[in-house]
Amino acid sequence: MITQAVQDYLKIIFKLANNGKAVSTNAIAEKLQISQASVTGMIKKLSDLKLTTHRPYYGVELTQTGRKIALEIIRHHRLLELYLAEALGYSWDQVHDEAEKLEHVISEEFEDKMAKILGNPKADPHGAPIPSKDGLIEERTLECLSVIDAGQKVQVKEVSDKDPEMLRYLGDIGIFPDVMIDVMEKAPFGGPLLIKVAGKEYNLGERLTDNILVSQTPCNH
Amino acid sequence: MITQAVQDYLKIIFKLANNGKAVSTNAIAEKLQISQASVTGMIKKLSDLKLTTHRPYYGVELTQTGRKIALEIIRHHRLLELYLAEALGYSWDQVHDEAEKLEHVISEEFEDKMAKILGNPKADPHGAPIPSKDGLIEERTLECLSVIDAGQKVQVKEVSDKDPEMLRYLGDIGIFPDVMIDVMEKAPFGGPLLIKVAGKEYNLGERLTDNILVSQTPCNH
DNA sequence: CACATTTTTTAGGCATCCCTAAAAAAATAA
DNA sequence: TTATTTTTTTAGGGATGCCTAAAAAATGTG
Repeated sequence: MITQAVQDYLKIIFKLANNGKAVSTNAIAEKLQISQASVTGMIKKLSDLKLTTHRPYYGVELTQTGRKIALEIIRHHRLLELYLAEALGYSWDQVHDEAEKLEHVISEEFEDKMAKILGNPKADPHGAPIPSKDGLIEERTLECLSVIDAGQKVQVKEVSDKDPEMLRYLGDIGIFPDVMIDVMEKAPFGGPLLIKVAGKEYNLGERLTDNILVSQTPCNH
Repeated sequence: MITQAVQDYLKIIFKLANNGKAVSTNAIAEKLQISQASVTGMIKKLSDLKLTTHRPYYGVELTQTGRKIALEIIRHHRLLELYLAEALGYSWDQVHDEAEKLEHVISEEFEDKMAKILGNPKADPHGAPIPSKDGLIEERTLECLSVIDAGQKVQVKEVSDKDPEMLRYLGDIGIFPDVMIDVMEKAPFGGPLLIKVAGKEYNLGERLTDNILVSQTPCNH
């Protein structure tokens, strides 16, 4: 049975794997805020279901089937985020929590209707790519704003959807996907970044700049 | 903890109670398609939570709190049904199943946004009244079409949302809330009813006419 | 009234998904 | 190499929400 817990595990594993690397049970426990033992138990179950493969002391990987399910849930989540924002007037800091609950219960029907109404969108309100119906997802190599050097001009591609407070602040200072940022100064030892957005300057700490993904070649989509 | 199961029980009890009558555990088991023993266990829990009162061998009743929660879930359900139909283009036979899942997970926020977009509607697509935000629900005394005598003219007020196939058929022959029906003939012993809708005649069996609620005084809303 | 039937209860069980505690294995450091 | 720390596993447990089987209470019938 593909329970909600199973779906959450698959989603987390997919996200942690990045380019198909093996994921430690520990990292999963950390992300889900549960004990390592619980993860071990669940991974065993997932592997019985042929959704993951597990090499002890090495890590977990998704099978073809597991990956498919993970991508479907992610598609649900990101379509929902965009739908909530566009159709129901949610602000971009509110959509994540609601989508997190809805993603597990909506039907294919619901998914299709949203996709149609939204015109088969490619990205959610935070810039994250929406997997296609048949399980393909755009592969991108983005960098954290925190690693960009002074003097560079970059384009915002994606911001984390997890922290509503952070999103409200980013919204306030005009940081959204596609916006251009000038990195003016970079304090050493992980110090704040002085940036310029739409003519105004701001100092951003590392907790923020770690959650802003940018590309140096502005227009590659 | 108000789990989904708790919500489903409260909803069923509210619906079975009708005007505040006590509900037998058996009736609940029947509706939920689970064993009587399971119901007994759950009712004990609900009563511990002060959501119901239970007099053994007599029945279950909702407390003030229990009733409030039941009505909130019903509000969710009916708003969702209307929203799915209006905003997402669902046909009226598809909305029930989807709403059944979503009703448990949407937030107050979501509820409010739907209500606003829909203009604080009073009834769902099947004619069932939507409880207000503060837990009030329109009380109506409707009759099943199956008990109406030949020669009467009645107005459809509500149809059951449970059976998609039935709804499709009703839609095909033009039976919706507010539509007027002429009862032409009534075969004895629960036989079919010959009715006229929009100029056309149809024979409807008891399984159908039991699920159509009508009023003899057309305009009382 | 006594018997049979129906309804409800109690008792015991199972699967899921989480937990803690302690043992075992691997990685790291001296 | 040996000791220490970290990671993973095994073992055992608890809550939830369902089940079946059988006992007990209420109801219906001649």
